[in-house]
Amino acid sequence: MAAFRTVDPQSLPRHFDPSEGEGRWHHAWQEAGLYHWDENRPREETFVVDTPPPTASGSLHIGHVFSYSHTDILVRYQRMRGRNIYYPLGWDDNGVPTERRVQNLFHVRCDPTLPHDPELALEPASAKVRKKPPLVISRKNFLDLCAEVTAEDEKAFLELFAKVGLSVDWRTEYATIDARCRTLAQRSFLDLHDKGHTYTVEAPFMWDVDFQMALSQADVEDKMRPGAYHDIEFAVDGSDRSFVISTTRPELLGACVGVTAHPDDERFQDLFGQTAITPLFHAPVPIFASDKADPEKGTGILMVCTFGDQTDVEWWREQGLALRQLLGKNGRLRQVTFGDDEFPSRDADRANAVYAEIAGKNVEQARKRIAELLEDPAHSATGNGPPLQSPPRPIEHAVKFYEKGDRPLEILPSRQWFVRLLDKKDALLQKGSEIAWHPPHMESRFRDWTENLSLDWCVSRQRYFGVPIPVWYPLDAHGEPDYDTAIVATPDQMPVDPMTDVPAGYTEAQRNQPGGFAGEADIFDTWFTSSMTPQIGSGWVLDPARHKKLFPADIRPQSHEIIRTWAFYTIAKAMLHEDSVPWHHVNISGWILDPDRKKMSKSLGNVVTPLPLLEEFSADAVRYWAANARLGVDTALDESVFKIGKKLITKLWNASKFVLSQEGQPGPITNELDRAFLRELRTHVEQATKDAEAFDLARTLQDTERFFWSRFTDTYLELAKTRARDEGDPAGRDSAVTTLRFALSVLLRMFAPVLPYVTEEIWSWIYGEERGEPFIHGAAWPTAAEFDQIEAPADSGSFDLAITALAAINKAKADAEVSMGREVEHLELAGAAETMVRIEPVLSDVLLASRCHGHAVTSDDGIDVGSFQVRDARFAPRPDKK
RNA sequence: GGGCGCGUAGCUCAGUUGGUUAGAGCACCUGCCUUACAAGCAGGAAGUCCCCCGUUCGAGUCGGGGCGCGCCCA
Repeated sequence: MAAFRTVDPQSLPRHFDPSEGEGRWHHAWQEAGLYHWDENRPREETFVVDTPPPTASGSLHIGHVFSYSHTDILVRYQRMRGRNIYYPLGWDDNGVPTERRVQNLFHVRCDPTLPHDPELALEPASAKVRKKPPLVISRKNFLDLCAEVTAEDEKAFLELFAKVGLSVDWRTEYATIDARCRTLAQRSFLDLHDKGHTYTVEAPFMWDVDFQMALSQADVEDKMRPGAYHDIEFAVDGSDRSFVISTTRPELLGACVGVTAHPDDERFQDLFGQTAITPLFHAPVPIFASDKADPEKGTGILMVCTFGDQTDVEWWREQGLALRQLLGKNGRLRQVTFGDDEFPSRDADRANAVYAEIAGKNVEQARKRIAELLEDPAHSATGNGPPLQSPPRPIEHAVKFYEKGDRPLEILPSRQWFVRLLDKKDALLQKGSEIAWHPPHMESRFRDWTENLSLDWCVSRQRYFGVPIPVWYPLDAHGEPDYDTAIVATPDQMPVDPMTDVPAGYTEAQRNQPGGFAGEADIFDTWFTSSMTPQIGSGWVLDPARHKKLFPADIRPQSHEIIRTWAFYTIAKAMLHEDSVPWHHVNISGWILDPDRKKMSKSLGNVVTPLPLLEEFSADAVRYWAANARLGVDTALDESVFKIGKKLITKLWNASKFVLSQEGQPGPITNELDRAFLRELRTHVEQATKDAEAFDLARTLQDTERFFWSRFTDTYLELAKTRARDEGDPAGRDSAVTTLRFALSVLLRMFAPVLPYVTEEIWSWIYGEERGEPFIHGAAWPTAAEFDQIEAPADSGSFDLAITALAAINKAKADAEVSMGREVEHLELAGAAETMVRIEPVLSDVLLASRCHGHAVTSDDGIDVGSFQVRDARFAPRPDKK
């Protein structure tokens, strides 16, 4: 048999050079099409990933690299298991973040009523331009700028992902704003509409006054903000009786449409059914009982406004109260007149005089002024003195904000499109339970969110950059739209923009004309499109054959804070469209916290960007760091882990250099030590594979690393290295070299998903050709079957025993403060009689490894079974330095 | 206020159905240039497993209560 081909260690670089190797291998893998999904292979062999499309605006932070690495490690493992991988990558460029960047970068605002200017060419705004008011441009011009900005960001993101070594099939690249995704989102709407899951209604809804758009429950978060209770006296109509309400929203006094207290509250029994008169505006409003009023809160009796909060909306509906909308969509108080049917008043002149002071003001300004006016006894409804009973009492309370907004949300009536979900909670929960969540407790986040959902999904947004809602409305003879007979675009029209495209049966000339039609100006919520990422990959209605092969996906990787949005909506869509789960598994990555365990955020200024880390420590080392974190566990950023990764890479490099430079021939593995070692390796392969199959790649890595370091380089390799060079024992040498090379090939493959570059580099020296597997990432993950030809050791504990004996001799050397390489002239190895019998088959390797030239063995049953004592060690003199 | 998670060596973290003396790496201390590797090797020191109560022959692990931290939601 031919001798092993070997490497010349002198000709190899001292270390792996990632700055050169990463780019080289990236290109080699691309050229070989290693990441390509093969559409001809059957579904059972396929592993489909539903990759998160990152928001392509701004910059990535280290948390992205962390979670995308987790996915890639899993994917590379599955690829080595022989699966046909579908691993796409897209960009979520819809929505507010992009619009904001464009507005800031070019200092522009969008006005959809303006005509398109094809000549418009803008540069990023200079400081001088920024001092002027923003340039107002058409919708199409605005969208062009959005596309321009996202394209640049996507390029930078893509380069970073390539550097990290993500093994995505780059042919699949998509953007949620591209024509295909727009079509799919609009087809989704059509399907939901046909199935009766959508509706449009004008209703009070959460509204951001800066963005001037409606929001869904998932977009909203509570923030603690200072506020103040204002105690204000109301009169009771036709009575001397009065009462004091407590409110944090005095500026809405003019929008008061009722007063309520708890039905069991003794203090107010006489008031229910009476009419109250508000101060300042002298408006008559009904007093009613409601068990939603909390007797403990404030004074126990409160005013109902249209609309101060969500409970006001409920009272308004249940009691059939009047609608007095004071606040405009821009967040300022509208011009209204008291004394008419909409805003009744017992003293219209005074009311209008007061209102004139606050009309046009924003909420904060109005609140301040109203508080001042309430101190004037002239405005009292009772004649008892100032309506404000005492100076406002400051409190800290939760206020609802749009997650990207700076001012509190208001509740305003507006027309919106909804997807009906509240009637499907049980079915959604059922779907959630059919999915395997990793770690399992993350399912409870989905469950909690779904159970507590209180609003249908508002899918319309008053924005520009996004997928248009594909509907038109017929206009009646007065030019008023009929929302109940919305015209939905047909599939052949999609992607459609109802603001420029025309519905069937109409002409452009009829746009916005009585008897004609009007296009829907709103776009979809970003999640409406990104909740379809599995269908975007599969093609869904656009490619049913492909869809069948790629849907449902196998795995959805994502982080935990968007379980309530991305995971939730994706599950909802798959259920509504096809009564299916969107994927079989969800992998939840934890978060990267800063070293003080604080969440990274721009406002705290503690965001860490990945590029410097990748350059300092290499992609492999960064991936090693990511791979060490278990799923779902938040991890503090600790650079020492990168260093450990770097050490591991160097160790792999050096050990491989040694192993692959040993000369010998493929031979039968005859030696007891070799067999015992390989038996351990086999056990490790089985366990590590079991963990990987359970998505616990972190454990696979940790155990493989431990095995590599403490069972291979520090021990087996040391024990076998002298024999591997022993020309006087060809059989023993071939057994050792064959074992070393086989073991290294197994370990390299087990590290390959985590450390793709250095393992590929090493693989290419010898193994690629020798094994006929040119790339390690196309090679087979090791299995127990590969060990079947290797005979079992006579004693499964003999490897362990050899290590123990070597350690005992090493300790003697350490105690004597001599080097591990010091020759030993003679020593006595003592152990229990049973131990000494068992050590015999591997003793020669132990003595060779410890450079022991003379020895005696002693049975001493006073020593614990399995351990050794080294006695009378005599070391050779230290050789002269050359 | 509710849900979920976390609390183990100075630091970052393992610790599987309860089972000898609780582990790793980093940092620290002592040696050692040894024919793959000083980005290394050998040896060493270091813990009230957050606290209390309980179940058990036995608790880091299970149950109850409390404290602290994080995220999500009211």
